[in-house]
Amino acid sequence: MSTKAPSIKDIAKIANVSITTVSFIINGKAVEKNISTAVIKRVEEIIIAQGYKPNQVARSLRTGNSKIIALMVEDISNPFFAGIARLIEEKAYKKGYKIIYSSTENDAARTNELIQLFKSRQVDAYIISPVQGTEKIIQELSDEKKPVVLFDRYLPSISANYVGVDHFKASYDATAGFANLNQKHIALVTVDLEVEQITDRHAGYQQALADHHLTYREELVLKVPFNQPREETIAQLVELFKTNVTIDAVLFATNYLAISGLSALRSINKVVNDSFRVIAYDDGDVFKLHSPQISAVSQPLEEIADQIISLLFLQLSSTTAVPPEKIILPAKLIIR
Amino acid sequence: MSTKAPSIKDIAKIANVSITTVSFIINGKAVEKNISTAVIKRVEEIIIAQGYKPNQVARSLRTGNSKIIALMVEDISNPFFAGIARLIEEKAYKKGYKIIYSSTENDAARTNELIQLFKSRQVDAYIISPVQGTEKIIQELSDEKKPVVLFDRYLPSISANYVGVDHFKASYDATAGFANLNQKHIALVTVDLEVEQITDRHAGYQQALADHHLTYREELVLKVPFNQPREETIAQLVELFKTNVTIDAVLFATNYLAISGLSALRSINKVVNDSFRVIAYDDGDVFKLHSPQISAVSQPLEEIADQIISLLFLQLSSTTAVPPEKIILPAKLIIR
DNA sequence: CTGAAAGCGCTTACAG
DNA sequence: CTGAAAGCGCTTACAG
Repeated sequence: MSTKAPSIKDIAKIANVSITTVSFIINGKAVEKNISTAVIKRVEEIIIAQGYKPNQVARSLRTGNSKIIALMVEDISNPFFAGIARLIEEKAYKKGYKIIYSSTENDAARTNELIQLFKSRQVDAYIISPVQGTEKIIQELSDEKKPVVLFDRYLPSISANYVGVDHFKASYDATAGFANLNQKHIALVTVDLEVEQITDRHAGYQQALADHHLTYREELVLKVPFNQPREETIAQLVELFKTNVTIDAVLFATNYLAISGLSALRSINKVVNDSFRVIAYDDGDVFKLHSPQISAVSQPLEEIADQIISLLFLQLSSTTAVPPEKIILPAKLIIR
Repeated sequence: MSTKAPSIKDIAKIANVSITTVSFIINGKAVEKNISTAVIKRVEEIIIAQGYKPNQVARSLRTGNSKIIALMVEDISNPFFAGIARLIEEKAYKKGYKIIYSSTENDAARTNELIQLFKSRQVDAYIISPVQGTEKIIQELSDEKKPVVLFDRYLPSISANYVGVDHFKASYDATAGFANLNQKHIALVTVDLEVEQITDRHAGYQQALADHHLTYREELVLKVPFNQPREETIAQLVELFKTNVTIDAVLFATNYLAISGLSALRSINKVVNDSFRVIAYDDGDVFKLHSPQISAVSQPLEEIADQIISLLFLQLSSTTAVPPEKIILPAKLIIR
């Protein structure tokens, strides 16, 4: 069938012009280069007739850029990240950029490898929810003047753009909400990662307790190991609720912990109601459709995506270095 | 900081050998080409010391391949696709391939554009959940001997590999299950797409009704427009349940329709129980945690991903044309 | 055992 | 107004 795609050389030969001329026309520099309208028209017709598409690989090799943006997140199948990815793809697409997604799986070695790979493919810019242990390579990107926007996770040692959510406040507000409803024994279920994004949620909880004259009790804070199988997490949660029967409210610091939590509660026939309240982090259908509906801390996906894209294009379009910004957006507490 | 990445030329110069020699060493052809161990060792050390990484763009331009596989799905934030994507990425990665994901948004023009773009970037292979109206370009890929595996959606006019699920049987079994439990007025909520994957679900429902001596009634089948805002879908569903109070079972033909359905039922205080049963397509946390738990048709993600990858690498590794296969996997009916 | 050279398909500074 | 030529960083057939 179709033997081989036509190259710029083929087009030039058919049109009886040089490849320079064809190149100028392809790149919209025809007018600027004073190419006659007749030639432009003829070449354009031939391009269409031959179905010529410039080889982007050759173009990348020559120009050093690729019109590709890498998006690296912990797990693309997490609804929070999938939602962000979708929004970013749409916005980038409109500006002529494509997105390559990747899951880091919270693994620094893997992330390093992936970034190496992207560099070797001339990726133009990076959007990263970073893992600890990747500070060095990310700093390198930044030093090489590659536009980088970090989001979700903050790495204090890196000077790069960051877009995130005020987790301290979100967690504070959720906990304070419990306290104002007169809950006395508020538990926190979180993950055992020492990253600001998570430790802030812990700090917010702790501060809200203090401000409402409730004592912070170690036994009411469960730190679940990251990447632990769900069954084990559920078992730990059952244990938590069984040994601390006074608990009358729980803040789950992540989406999947809340889901495990609801499973655990169901398995011990514990009902969510006025004397046992629950707030989940990151809203979703599962919380809206639960009986009763579960309150949630909702991160503003659209705003996060908007900020990321505008910071990225600010860098991409500017010739001089742009000082990095740290943008913190408020989460929304949805009480149901 | 780091000024410029070293090229093969730099390595050759430092090592005092030709770039040919360096290239052979990089590509593991050193032994085959009888390069002395001393030279190999020296060059390898220099490569590490300089942090040399071959430029993949140059390599692609020269070799015509890219070690990249495109994965095109309707919407990457749909848990079914996100799950498949995650599994495929993992498997491909182990074989040295990277995945580029894209959401087609069920838009043929967009899909065409994306495929053009991937072609111009020398993408090696394609995994596509295809949209109607893309038959021509997909057939072209296939004709150009690019490995292609279609999944989820079947396009009868294309001769390409396909991996899917037996939706007729899944839908038949679900409906028959209702009938065996003595439900008499079984509704079907589906989407108005005329694609085999969806029409099969309708046909399975219809056949099961016939086999159980239940009359097929138009008014119990709701075909929701694709891409309709969720609120409207919910309104339509409320209407369906209100005007047909005899309905005692509903099969939802997609994940998101089931979620809208549960919202609708909640809004009219209709409870799921023995006299109003529900089965959802594609399982998820939302169904497991619903009260009561919702039964579901579960597509075998892992098997689907496995089959896709093995069909793809079969083509990628074979020099001769491989006749296309159509693999149909059984879904699992999870009764709760 | 190793190297010089062509060429993949582009872009662009330079020349006329 | 248009073209010849260099060069981006590789791989590989060919030569010795």
